[in-house]
Amino acid sequence: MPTDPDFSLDEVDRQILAELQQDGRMTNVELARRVGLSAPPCLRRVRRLEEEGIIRGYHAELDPVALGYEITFFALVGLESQKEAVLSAFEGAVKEWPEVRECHMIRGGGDFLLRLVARDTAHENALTSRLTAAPEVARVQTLQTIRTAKDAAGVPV
Amino acid sequence: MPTDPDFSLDEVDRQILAELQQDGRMTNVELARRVGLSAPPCLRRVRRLEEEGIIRGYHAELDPVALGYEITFFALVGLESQKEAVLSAFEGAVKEWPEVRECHMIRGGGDFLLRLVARDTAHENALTSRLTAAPEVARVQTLQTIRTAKDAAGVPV
DNA sequence: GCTCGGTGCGCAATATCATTGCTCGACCCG
DNA sequence: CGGGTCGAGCAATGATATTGCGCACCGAGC
Repeated sequence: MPTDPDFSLDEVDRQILAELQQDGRMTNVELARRVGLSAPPCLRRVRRLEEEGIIRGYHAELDPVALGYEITFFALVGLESQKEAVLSAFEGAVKEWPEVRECHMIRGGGDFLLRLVARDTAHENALTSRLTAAPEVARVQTLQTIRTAKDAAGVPV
Repeated sequence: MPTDPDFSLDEVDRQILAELQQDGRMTNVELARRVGLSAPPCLRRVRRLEEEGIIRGYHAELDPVALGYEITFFALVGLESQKEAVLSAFEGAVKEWPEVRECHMIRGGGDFLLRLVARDTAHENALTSRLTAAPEVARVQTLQTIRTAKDAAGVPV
């Protein structure tokens, strides 16, 4: 079990998680200062959180536009079958597409919600067509993102 | 201008971005080694990428379940009006809800796609009810996440 | 009331890292 | 061919991460 629904998180742990979720590159010295600990026990707590899988990793957040991805959109994809083999095949296929950033199965059936990025509208259309043309895909509804009011990673702490 | 659709990114820059997107806490020494630079110029490039807003920040990725959030779901929300004041009011309201992690306006009209987290199904139901009861909300369709095949943050580099 | 573990903190020392100033070579333009 | 710019590497310094150790606190059992 990578993660226990364990209650081994005290107030200091939660504060550490909140700080690192907001700024994952904070130095341990600064983190320790903020949570009111000295550096060594603070670092030991961070290591423990990492080892227990509560902290899964650290990531730089990049600007999609600067990297040439002007468009973020979602796609609701319905498959023709709900057989596990078909579902897995679809997941495996889109996992290989770099433009597909997230793939969530929803409602237990043959439906998926995908988040994708595209360089421009032509690229977006190509991706949508590629989805529609994929085997077993019955319908595709794209949800174009116009503007994003909130985009907080992770969870409240 | 926070971000230029600038072509000032060479191959080394892209490699730096890819590495930091994957492991945002990598030491500069290690990063330099991987991209084939010595530490100082590597650090200077990272600083430049940060200052130009191409790197927006760094975040720890936390395990929602370990923090008591068993459920992630999406909600398609339709408003009764497309007036800008109504849209903004809705955005402003859900921005204050900690369980709402993302809020995207879609299709330019009165529709939003939200990503939410909930502690359990009761909590999820309460959130859905709260959405439905919000002013100007015409309809709410929840998309429960059954399983996630891919969840890559950011963009391909 | 007292002792025995167990747990978790702070201190101090050392290895590692980040950061700065400087020099040097490659390249471009006149 | 000479001045200018850009970016890399080297070396030195300050800051940080990391480890080992001793001490205080807390609960259980006698």
